[in-house]
Amino acid sequence: MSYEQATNQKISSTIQRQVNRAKILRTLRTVQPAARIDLARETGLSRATVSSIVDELVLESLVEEIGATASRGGRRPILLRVRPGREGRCAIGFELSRNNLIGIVVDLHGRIIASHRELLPAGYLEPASLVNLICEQVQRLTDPQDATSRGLVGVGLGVPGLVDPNTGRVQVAVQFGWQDTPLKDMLEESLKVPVKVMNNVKAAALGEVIYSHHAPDHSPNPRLYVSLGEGIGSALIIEGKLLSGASHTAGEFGHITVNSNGPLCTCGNTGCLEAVAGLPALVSRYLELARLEEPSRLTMAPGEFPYLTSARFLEAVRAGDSLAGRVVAEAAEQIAIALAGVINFTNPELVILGGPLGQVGAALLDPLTQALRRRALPLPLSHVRLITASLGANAAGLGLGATLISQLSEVVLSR
Amino acid sequence: MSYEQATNQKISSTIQRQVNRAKILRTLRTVQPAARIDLARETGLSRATVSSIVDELVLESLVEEIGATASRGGRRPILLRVRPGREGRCAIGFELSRNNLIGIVVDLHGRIIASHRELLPAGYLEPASLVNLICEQVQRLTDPQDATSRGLVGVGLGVPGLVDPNTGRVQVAVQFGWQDTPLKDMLEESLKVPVKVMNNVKAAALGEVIYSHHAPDHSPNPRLYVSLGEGIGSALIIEGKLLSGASHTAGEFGHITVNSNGPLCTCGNTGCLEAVAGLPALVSRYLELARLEEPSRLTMAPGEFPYLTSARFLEAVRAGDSLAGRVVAEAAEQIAIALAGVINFTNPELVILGGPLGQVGAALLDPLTQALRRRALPLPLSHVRLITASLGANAAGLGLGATLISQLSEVVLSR
DNA sequence: ATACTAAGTTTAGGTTCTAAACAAACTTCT
DNA sequence: AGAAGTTTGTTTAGAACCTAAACTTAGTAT
Repeated sequence: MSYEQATNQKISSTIQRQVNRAKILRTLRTVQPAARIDLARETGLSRATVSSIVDELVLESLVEEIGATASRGGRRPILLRVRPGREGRCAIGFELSRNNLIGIVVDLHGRIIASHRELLPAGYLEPASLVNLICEQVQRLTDPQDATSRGLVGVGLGVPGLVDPNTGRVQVAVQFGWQDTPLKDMLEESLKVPVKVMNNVKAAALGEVIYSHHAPDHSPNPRLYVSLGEGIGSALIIEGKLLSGASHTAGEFGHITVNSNGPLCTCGNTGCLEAVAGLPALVSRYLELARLEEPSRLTMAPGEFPYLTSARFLEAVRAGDSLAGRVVAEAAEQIAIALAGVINFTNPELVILGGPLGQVGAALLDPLTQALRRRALPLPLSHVRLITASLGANAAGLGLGATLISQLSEVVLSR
Repeated sequence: MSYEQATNQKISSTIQRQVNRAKILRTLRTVQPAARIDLARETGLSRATVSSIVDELVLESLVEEIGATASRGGRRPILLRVRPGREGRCAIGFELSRNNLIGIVVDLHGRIIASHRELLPAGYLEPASLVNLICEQVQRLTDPQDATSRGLVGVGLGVPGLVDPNTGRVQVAVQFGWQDTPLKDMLEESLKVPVKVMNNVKAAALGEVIYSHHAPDHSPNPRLYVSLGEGIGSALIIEGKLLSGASHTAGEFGHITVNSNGPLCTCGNTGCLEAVAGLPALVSRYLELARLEEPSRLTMAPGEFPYLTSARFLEAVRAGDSLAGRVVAEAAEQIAIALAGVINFTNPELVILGGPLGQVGAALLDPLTQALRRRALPLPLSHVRLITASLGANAAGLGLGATLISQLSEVVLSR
């Protein structure tokens, strides 16, 4: 049963009402705690309208009174806030990866109030099995015996693959062998709440951007998330919305050419960034150079070389292995070429480096920022804040959860 | 006197009304001619509401009845259309360049109903003089003796320089020596109509994109305009809106690195696209190669070389000069490197090539499309339509005019 | 106590919507 | 030709929702 049915809400309200509800909720989110009169002043609505809408919001468990505060010379104002924790409403964001299904419950303040990591059975995963798994988790996460959750706003799912975020169809997910699978529709039928399905990296980008709190959620300026790992991808967020693109592949950052005579890439082009700065390329490069280096200067025994994994390589970087550092610095130069181009072209206010390689710290950041200073135009570069991702494995779940929550305070004009 | 004052319009209407007005106008623009009942069916509004709003739109000279059409079994429907020509309302888009001020009057259908090219006096142009010039032109263009224009929707101005399109302040215009000049405010004070000031290349991009009619005006998918000339710039349009960027420099396409070891660029970086494929670079390259070539194979006499201009070079290209063609083909390869990156990254549905070099035809397009097939990812590339700009010197004026016109059927939620 | 002030609620009136009744202007059937 | 039915457009009655202003509540200041 949906929340509207469960609480006998009226389903439709006028556009006017929707806009004003959104205005009030949005304002309260940013200035809470605040009294009705504050909201009226802030939004320009009359006190009567604010009162009426706040009543509605309280009924829907979106807002609560937290008692009167000090008088300002007359009747004491009753402070309101967006209802936090399990007493309020919530959203759940899931991230599917090869072996795990991570679910994160986000309250109306955007805070994590529960989470769960489910190990996936080895072997082929049927879409229908995933739907069942998610339904189970939703049950478990929203309705524990000790508390009552007042209503699920929606459920999000991040999938490693090509997804049309509008229809929620997974067009291709190589890891699971799925093709044109209507996951959103399947989930909505089972869960009876709105469902959002999107690519997991893009969900992570949303999470990192929203929780960076570097600019208002709907800043018109682009914000870029770059994921550096085995592959190199990115996502561009403009006016708080992900750029999806004509074939839903926007953000392909790894296939920008950084050296037109460089090595052949899996995509057929030569000198793609991914071919020279993806982790496999860095590992190869490390091995190539290690043969010429004095073993004493390495943190790694030559015996390890045949089994060198990306993870082990990153460990060496963090341990201060000078050769690994050199390899990363080389990669940083290449990444800077592509990133400078994108910074010049999109003129972002924020760039977030994520993915395993994005998190190694100064070994990457120092040479990268230096190279950017040489390669990017001074004006756009001066408006960029370059930071490191901070949400780890929770990024995608948080991104989806927070997006669903913030949709409560948005109006969509149907056109 | 503003149009609202002149016609005793009421100034404010509710959000509800604005949304519905916009819906009806937008619908009529796409399905005209249409009767009230058609609009009601199309928009989902009641016939009563449609009637009431249409009455308003007729009063405002935005819509007109064009008589009854054949009966569909009962009373004959009265067809409506957006009011064309001078009987309807209009907008004017100006483009300022070094020597010219081009003004274009656009009617509600987006068609040119008048235009004027004014030669600018040599020497320094005061902002105030420009304002006067524009006011004169607006007078002349809107109120000729032979017809009455029913009201100017707004005026747009494209300026070669760095402009904040929100405030309409020209931050820098090197050609005119302006710095932080509030042109929009100055013009609005004089003209008493809404004014939009933006960069001229971006205005041209809007024009080319809107008049390409390749996708609905507000397609969510990116559309890219690239201007190839002395410099290389571009503009990205997403959901019908120009991407401006944090420092209003988004679209810098010429400073994408295409060859990290390439020649030094004016910006300080090495191997920028502009440094290898801007017209000055092509002219130099031509001269460099011409010395090694048999004169008989050239369309140009060696005596011309010292005076070779970009214009003459482009003429040679169009005349089929094989060496010039080779130089353009080389440039196309470099342009493709940058363009492939941007296509992969933004996943556009449309790429428009403009600027002098963008217009030379097959000499550029053939090698460019070939190189793109090698360098861009197949999926995003397959969604791109690559076309050539078609509006010439009118692009910026048309872009501004059409933008102002289409703002009549848009609602801006104030947030 | 009395006057003043501020916050929140109630009320009266204005817009704007929809559904339904009505009017206008046709076509079709007998 | 006249009656009946259709379709388009307008008018009307009622509902949703806004605002301004009056009113209530709950404080402070003197």
